[in-house]
Amino acid sequence: MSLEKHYNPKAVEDKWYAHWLKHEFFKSTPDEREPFTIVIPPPNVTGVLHMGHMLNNTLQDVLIRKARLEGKNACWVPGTDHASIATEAKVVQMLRERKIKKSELARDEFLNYAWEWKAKYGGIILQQLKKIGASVDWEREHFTMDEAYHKAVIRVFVDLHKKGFIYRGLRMINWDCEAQTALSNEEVIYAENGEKSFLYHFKYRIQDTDEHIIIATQRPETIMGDTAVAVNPNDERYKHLIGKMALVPMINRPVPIITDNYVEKEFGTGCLKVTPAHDQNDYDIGVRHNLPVIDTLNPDGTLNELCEIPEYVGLDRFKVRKLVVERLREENILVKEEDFVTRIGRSERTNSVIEPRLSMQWFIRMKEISKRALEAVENDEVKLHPEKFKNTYRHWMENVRDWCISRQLWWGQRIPAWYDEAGNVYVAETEAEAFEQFNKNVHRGKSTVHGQQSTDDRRQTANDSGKSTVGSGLSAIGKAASVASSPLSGETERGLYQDTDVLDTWASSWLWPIAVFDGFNDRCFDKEKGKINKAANPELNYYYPTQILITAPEILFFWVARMMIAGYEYLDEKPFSDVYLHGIVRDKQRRKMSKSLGNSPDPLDLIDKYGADGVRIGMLLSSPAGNDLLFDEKLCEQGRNFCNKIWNALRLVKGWNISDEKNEANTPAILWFENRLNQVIFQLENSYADYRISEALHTLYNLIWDDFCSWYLEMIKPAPSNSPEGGGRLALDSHTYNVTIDFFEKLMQLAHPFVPFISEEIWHTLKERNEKDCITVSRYPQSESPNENILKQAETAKEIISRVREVRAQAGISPNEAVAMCAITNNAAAYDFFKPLVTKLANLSAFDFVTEEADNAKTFLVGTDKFFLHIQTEINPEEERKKLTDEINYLRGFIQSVQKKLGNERFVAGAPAEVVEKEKQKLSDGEMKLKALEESLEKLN
RNA sequence: GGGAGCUUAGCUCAGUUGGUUCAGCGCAUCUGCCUUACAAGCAGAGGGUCGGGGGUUCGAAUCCCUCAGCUCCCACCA
Repeated sequence: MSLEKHYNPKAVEDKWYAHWLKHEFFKSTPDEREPFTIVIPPPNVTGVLHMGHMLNNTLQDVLIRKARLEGKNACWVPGTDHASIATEAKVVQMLRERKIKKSELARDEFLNYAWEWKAKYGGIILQQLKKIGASVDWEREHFTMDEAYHKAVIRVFVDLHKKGFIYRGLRMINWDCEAQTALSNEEVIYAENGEKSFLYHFKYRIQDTDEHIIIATQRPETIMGDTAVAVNPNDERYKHLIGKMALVPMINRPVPIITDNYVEKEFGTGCLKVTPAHDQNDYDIGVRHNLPVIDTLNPDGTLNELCEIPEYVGLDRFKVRKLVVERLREENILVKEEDFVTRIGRSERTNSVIEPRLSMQWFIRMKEISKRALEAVENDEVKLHPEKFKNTYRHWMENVRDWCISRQLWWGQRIPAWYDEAGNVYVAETEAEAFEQFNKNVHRGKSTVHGQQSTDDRRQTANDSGKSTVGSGLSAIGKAASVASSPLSGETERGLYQDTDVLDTWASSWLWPIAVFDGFNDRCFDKEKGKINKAANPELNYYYPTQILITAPEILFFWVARMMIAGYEYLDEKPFSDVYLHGIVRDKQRRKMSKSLGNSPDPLDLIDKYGADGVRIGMLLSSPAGNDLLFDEKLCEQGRNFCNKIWNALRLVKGWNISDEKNEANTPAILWFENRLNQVIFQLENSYADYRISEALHTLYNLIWDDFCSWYLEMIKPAPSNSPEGGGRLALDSHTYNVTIDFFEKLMQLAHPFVPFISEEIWHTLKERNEKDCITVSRYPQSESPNENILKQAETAKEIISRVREVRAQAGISPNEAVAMCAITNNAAAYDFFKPLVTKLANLSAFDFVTEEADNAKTFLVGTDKFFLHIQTEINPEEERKKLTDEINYLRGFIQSVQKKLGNERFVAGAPAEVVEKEKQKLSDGEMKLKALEESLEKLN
């Protein structure tokens, strides 16, 4: 057999992936075996494989392959997320290229284009997963907008509404005036150091007096929406004005001067103009003080008639700002204008300044429903790795806010709520059911808003008050909201109008671990109880709860916490037992990888260059759980080199002739490696148990490179002189050969989770095998407890060899030149076993035990035994003496400190017996060593 | 502003209940080698007193306090 000098990944990777698929090794169906299940964090359907995916999926593949090797029923469920925002943006972009405007399309038409886009470009990422070796069960692919999945999401909305967890309420949202849509917080970007702006100080006259109060604002155009002026209750400067009315400039609206702790005395003038319609904090103050809300802005960012100044109506807010400033300057109302750095938000897409805007949105009330999810992490029912995230998690869950689940988009699950002309709401899974509710309602002659019983209390008060407060302001807001979420724009033939909003993407992906096993189907979902009967669904029953979730900490709250909430709500059971949170992939300068920076390599390019296995190793070499991964292409190179090392070990072993001659010389090597292997298998298990994947890889890396290649193979390598015949190839006895093949197989099995491709290739090269006999479905090696004595002796042998090499290197003696060595020890028998190996690897011409110090030799100590190397170099007595003296001095200090410790009664009394014993041992070893060194020194003198 | 965490060789990081076989791995550096598995390699070496200071303890990188620097999450000043 002739093998290439370098491992060539391209020649094997696609071959084996296809082979694995052909034999359905990744396919899972419930059986009597123990399940090991992972659901993939579904990438956006728009996604293209990036380094974060590479890391995330490699980790999952490692664990799933490990479980498969252990004989568990490994099931890794793939799929994609419909990703409302991202996908809708892609579709809009596609339409733009075709010169079609979204605003000109009907909802259905737009959705047709969206599905067209999805069919054409969606899910590329899943195909890419094959390249990295991901062993997912392709028959289980899911999409969060599949028909069944869609049903599940709607069903959950209706159920939670019924249970009172879902309500409609007002919310300040980020409004993009240019795109005329609401944006999530993630889509709003803030300039790192803020933006330059001005802080204007304006005089507001106090009604019926000559006094005035000065407020500071950076948004003069909102003055017409003012409904109060607020000061801090402890601000002595303004105490006398509290309760009086101030007049809003230009329109002379009287507004109360109120106190609120939110106002900071030190900022600006200490007086705040309150505009509840256009600022979150102002809105909160408005709620606390029952203030009216006057929304003076149109959705496109121009002013409306509520601003009360006709010449401003229809003008852009920034134009109005200028006009207001000019006018108030002329009127001497502007008293100061100072530079100011503001943290203003801009739309990620249009770059237009975001306007806070009130609108009606759907919410999930979180406090109650999230309780068990909090407890689960607290009591380790669900373990987070690394544990530090427990704190973050607790903090978030204890201060959890209600979840706004409506989005002003078209792509996604449309909210199953219908409105009648009177504005009543009917929440139901289908329009027919909603219509039924509507009919009942009409017969009862009720005009209350159906479903409004779950509106939250604060807002309920505002709503019912009927006074000219925030409550009545709602009518104005209502108009605004109808633009933001326009519930009345989708009439149906029955006279009901479905809500036009869709659900937040997370409101579908939080059901992922349940929905991928069809957990909400009619057979197992009990509508009355709002619970899932697991027993009625064999798949769910078998696979749920899953074992581990692997994801990034960024979505701990968005997704992980919510999956737990859903799990407990519907199954009274956690969705997974462990959560492995890996870091973010960054570049060497710790910058996040991003397209715009251009610092993100394409994983497929890397695979092309270094092989999938090489890149997998590169990703995992430096990625302990929870830490960010500072990616460096060199790591992939290291991974590739490792694969090459394995490959060449194969070449070496397969290059030997096999002789039938018996050879006992290799027995010690075999025995040692057997035990070493057992030891490492044990260590690996510990690393896996704690999900220290990176540590496991390092352990394995060292086992293969150092122990197997550098030591074991060198130990058994036939010496050139022993091979007179065989066409130049060296001969190995068949027993050693077979054992070595066996070792190699085991090593490949240990390595398989990390390097699936090369391990499979080698598995089939080591032996002739049936095509179904693949390493992928083989059984992981079992470990027996290692013989510590043998391991210890081997370590001593290795140390001697290293010391000989060191002395050689220092003296400039070639490794090819055999040298003689003798040693003084009181336990020569302990060397019997490994003596031949030392002789071979240290290239000794002789290795004898003596009782007298040798003359003219290089000396070194291993333990308390003394070794003499006879080399043909001048021994410099001066140098030797210095070396010995240094060592002696160090040792004396060491002995002294140990003696001091042992002389300390409190230590002897206080420390555990074994620690004291250890110290005593150290002392006696040290003393013996000292004695040996002193003898050598004496001899030299 | 609230919360969490980090600071160990040039770089990235280990160091699990405090005990000089814990001061380590890998990369990088230096030295010598193209030794018929591998130069994508082999053999060997140097390098830190564990951010600063204080304390607890017989004993601290490991516990406590404090100062300094950095990171992340949440909320955000008109």
